[in-house]
Amino acid sequence: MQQLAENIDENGIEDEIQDKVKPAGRPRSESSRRAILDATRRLLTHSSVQKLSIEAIARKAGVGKTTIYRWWPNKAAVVMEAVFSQPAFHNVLPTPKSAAEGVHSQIDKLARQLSGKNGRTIAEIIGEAQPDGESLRILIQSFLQERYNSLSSYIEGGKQNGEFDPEIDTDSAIDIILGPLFFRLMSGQDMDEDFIAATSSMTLKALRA
Amino acid sequence: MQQLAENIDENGIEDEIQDKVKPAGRPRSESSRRAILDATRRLLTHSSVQKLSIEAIARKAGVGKTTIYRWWPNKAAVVMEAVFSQPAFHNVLPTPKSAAEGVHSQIDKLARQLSGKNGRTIAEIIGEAQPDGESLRILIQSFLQERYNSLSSYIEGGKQNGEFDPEIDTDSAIDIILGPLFFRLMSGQDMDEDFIAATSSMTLKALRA
Amino acid sequence: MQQLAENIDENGIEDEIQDKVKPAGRPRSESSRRAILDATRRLLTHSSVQKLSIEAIARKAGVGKTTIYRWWPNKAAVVMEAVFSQPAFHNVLPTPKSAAEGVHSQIDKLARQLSGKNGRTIAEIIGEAQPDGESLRILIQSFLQERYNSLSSYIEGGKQNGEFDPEIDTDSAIDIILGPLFFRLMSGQDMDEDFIAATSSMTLKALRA
Amino acid sequence: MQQLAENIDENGIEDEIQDKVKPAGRPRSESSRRAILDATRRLLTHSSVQKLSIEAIARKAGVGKTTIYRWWPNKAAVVMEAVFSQPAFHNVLPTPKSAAEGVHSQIDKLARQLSGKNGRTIAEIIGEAQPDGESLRILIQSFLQERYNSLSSYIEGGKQNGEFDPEIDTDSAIDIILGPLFFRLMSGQDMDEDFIAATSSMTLKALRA
DNA sequence: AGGTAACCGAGACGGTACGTCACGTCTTTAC
DNA sequence: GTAAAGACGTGACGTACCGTCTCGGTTACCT
Repeated sequence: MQQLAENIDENGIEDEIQDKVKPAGRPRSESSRRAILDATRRLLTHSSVQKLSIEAIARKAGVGKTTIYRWWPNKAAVVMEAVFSQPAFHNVLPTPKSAAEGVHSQIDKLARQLSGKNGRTIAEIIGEAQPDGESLRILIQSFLQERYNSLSSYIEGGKQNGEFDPEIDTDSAIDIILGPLFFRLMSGQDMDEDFIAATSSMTLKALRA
Repeated sequence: MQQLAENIDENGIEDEIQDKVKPAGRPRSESSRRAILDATRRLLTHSSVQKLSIEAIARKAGVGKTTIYRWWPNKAAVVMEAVFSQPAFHNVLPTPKSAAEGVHSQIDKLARQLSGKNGRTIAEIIGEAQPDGESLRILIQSFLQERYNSLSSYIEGGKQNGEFDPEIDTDSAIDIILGPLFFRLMSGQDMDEDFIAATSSMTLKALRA
Repeated sequence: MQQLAENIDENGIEDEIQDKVKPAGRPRSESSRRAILDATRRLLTHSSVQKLSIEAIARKAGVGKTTIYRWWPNKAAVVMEAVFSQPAFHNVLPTPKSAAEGVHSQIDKLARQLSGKNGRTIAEIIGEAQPDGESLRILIQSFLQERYNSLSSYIEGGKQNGEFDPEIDTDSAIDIILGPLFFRLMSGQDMDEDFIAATSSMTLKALRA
Repeated sequence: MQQLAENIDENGIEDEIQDKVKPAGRPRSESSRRAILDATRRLLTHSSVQKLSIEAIARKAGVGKTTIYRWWPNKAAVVMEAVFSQPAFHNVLPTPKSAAEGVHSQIDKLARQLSGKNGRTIAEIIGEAQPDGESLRILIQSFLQERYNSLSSYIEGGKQNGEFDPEIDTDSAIDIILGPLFFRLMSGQDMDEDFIAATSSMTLKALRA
């Protein structure tokens, strides 16, 4: 995930802090990096994460296997960067008029990100990460952190301005909000408009004061 | 899953309906079947479903690989039967005094079944099934069918006797009930008492009239 | 080298001693074995032992790499069996009229075996075995044992019947006989008729009484 | 081998003839050169030529791989220079009192050079060169040229002064002399005192008039 | 009682992918 | 221009399992 972060930040703070010493040696090939991620995305449209092999990525990208292993520890890491570095996963939402609207728009946005082929891929990544607690937590956290933060602030706001029941526990509220979406995702059901609407409204009713 | 069904039913209707033509030839070895499931359970305590191999099961069970492939289509099927044929997964609960109590006891029971090593294994099975929509749906349905049915009747009952809001959609209610549990499971977090209590109470508050 | 021995003996003693218990399981595929050795021989005509890869043999033979590794420990063993199981390496010579003729015919036969592509391949095998003392000795011995034995008996005979100097040490005599041939081989020079004649006559002169 | 020659000559004629145009840019680093050869020698004491890798040499010598490739065409060339530039391989011998003594001292010296770890390394170099006729001939010739020359003059002398049979072919005689030594070397047997004595005396007996 | 058909264990088979290693080349910065 | 550093595409390594196959041998039913 550092790659992802690096990528996003690439015109950020670094420009100012110029103490970065460029190391000797041939620099990492940006074109290979892109070729790998592109190939991964391309292959994932016709294949599952499970069947996707590092060898196939290397072959398709015209790249040595070593180059992949040099920069990513395993298949999951490559796939994650390939998927999450897409623009649709930048999680910027307009400032909402109310806490309820904020929560709703988060549910809506997330549901859309989890639908379609991308959603299936994410489900597979989460699935493959199950055996390894450590990487599972990293994956969940890195994918959900932003959502957690903004949901958390909406809920806190709602509790203060009287929209939501001040008694509810924020963390549990988030579980109630996200749970149904992921349950739907991991149980292989479509994430259609009706479902989004129903869940959103039920959940909000549960939070309401 | 047929195997599972067969297993559970094994002293059931078949005794009466004797039109079953017993085929010629050596019958299936019950001892091999048990050895395979035992070996699978044994191996799963020290290994993930992913790393578990048919070869290892065969080796440990002292059985030919062919014997496994003859009776189960793949690793997932063996693991599922090994896990779900355990007594803890028979889902019999006492008749509840109220709808709320019924829902609560279902949440409680399921949460306990999903905790510990068994829970991790189930998470891994669900994880591995992600790429294959068909088997995913079979898995989810066969595991959850009973829960769906009883939850469904409790909710309907609750809506009629005034415990629950008659406006709520039963299916969505079930999503709200099960979602947080599976979310917790698949995100690698502990399914502890506190969590069960918090979720249970929040969910019930959401259903209440 | 057992393979080689087994191969040669295959219509030997076994017919009589029938206590051989056929092991369970699918028997070794004779056709694969042949395909592997054929492919190896075929590839060696266009390539050096060094450049020959197990993968190429497997590919050419239409065989899994595992099948090769199951029966031979390494490339050298495959190549050795491929080369030495050829009819030209069966070392049967007519009974000589004199010790000198016996020695001469051995030199002649060996020189012919070491000439041409086969000779180069043997030189490469010996070359590759240099780092590993153990396998080097096995190789040398298994290739030269027969020559040693017959040369040894010729020399002993010659010493007794007055053809050769009775003072000479048999082992040293063999070194003097074989040394020049292998020196020529390993130094990359042709093993032509003139060389054979010259060496043969010089060596015999050295042995003569 | 040019490097070897260069090395030996390095305080030779060049000092006087100053028409050499010193090229622009940074001159070749003598310390790198020495570090490479030292590292090679060091590594060879614990490893075979085959297992020795350019990467390992570069690592151990604290040198870029490119620097090695710039000055030597391949591993064999580096190893050869590393081995042959050692003092033990300067082939200066006192003027002998007789042809026989000259031949004997050459056999003795060579046998000593080919014994021990150095001998094994040379055997491995010769072994590795087998597939490539060209480099094989260069190697053999450059290593043996001096021996050839001096042996050749001793034999010619012996033939003239009556020590040796004037009928013998000089080249064949050299094969008879060197063959057994290299045969012993390449067949992995020790080059002990007894062997040297036996071979030397037998060979001389063969040459004697 | 014998025949026969399906089962069983063992284990070899052609494959695919793994993750690693070294190759020889290329592309940087530093001297 | 040479050097150290180190990334690059390539290709082989030896291993692990896959799912299939082919053996000899077993077991229980059906003549």
